[in-house]
Amino acid sequence: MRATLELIGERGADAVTHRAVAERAGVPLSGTTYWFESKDALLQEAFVLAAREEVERLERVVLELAPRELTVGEWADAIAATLAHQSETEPERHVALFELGLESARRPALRAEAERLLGAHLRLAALGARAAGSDDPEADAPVIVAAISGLIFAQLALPRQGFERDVLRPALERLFERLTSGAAIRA
Amino acid sequence: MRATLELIGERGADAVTHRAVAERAGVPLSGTTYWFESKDALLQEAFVLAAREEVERLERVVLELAPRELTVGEWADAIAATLAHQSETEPERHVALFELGLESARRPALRAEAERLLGAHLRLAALGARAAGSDDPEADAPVIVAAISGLIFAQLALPRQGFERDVLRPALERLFERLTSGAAIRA
DNA sequence: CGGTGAGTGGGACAAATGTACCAAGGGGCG
DNA sequence: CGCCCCTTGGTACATTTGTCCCACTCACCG
Repeated sequence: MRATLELIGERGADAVTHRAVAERAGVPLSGTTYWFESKDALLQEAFVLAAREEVERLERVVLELAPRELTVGEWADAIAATLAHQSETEPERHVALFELGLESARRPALRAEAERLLGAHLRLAALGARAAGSDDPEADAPVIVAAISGLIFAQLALPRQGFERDVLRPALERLFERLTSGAAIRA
Repeated sequence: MRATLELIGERGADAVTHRAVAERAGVPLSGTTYWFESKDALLQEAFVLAAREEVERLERVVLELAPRELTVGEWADAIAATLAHQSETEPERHVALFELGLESARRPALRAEAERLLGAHLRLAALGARAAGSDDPEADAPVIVAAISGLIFAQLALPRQGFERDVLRPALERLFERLTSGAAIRA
């Protein structure tokens, strides 16, 4: 399954063949057909794995940051650093997650997983928004989730030097600053 | 090329075969190999077509809305309605554009087109932000673009009834309201 | 210790697929 | 009109790919 995810990231979803996966995983061809009923099942389980791991990882990060009473700038720093680190160490992960999203529109079996992933994103974003001083975390969460995934997508599509410093961090800080400034207005 | 885009949207990028495209387009098999040097070339040109049409369409919408001095709520309405309309009438278009983004990381030939698309998005978002009263349109544009593409992605992955009313519009209004409220603070 | 069953390794095969080839059409230009 | 070339329609073929099958290993359990 991990070999499958790597292939999706490096060469696209249609580079995922039994043979390519088996070779990368270092198992004979029949290994992939023995463990997975079909190629579709393999793809599906790989997506599910990626989604679950992502949820776990996010929970670790947010649950560690939330109690710390960070400023919005520190939140932006921390999230930008985490995302940038992920993009460098395993760029295929986010590619696979986006492909998961696109596939879930076509495969009912993946919808549940995509739903779980989006739900976790929203929950964690609301938690972070509350910790950062938002006056309406439930309203901010969808905006934050959308913006972050949009930023990740932009970096995947057009990888560039200095993305974290020049784009990711300023955008996140601007967003967080503005979302949390509502309290000041209404006060 | 249009048949190719439809196939990408409906059955995924690896459903794009010469035969499937030819059948859908109503031409013989050799029609696809005659006009396109290879399957990759066909995919590439289809992506380019989708991107160019999207830029044109966006320019029409934004250039029509910008001079009207809309409130942020009206901006949110207009954009939400446009996006919802697109999702309904040709859902495969956005799927194809996301696939274009993911592919552009792998195909240098697509990078230029992805760049053009992102550039147009940023330019138009900055224009809209300025028209809506942002005090720093250049800083807001990346946030707006990321948030909108993230929202589109969420709807593609998990199509749901009432998305426009329940998610898209509230999220856009919240975002716009907060981004443009900065002027009030600093004033 | 013998058997048994999960897992491995290698190969086979039919279907799908990319691509090349060729014969025929048909409209525009001399 | 007659020629030519762009285009069409159909077919052929080598390769790739999904899937299946079977002989074999070997750790575990009675």
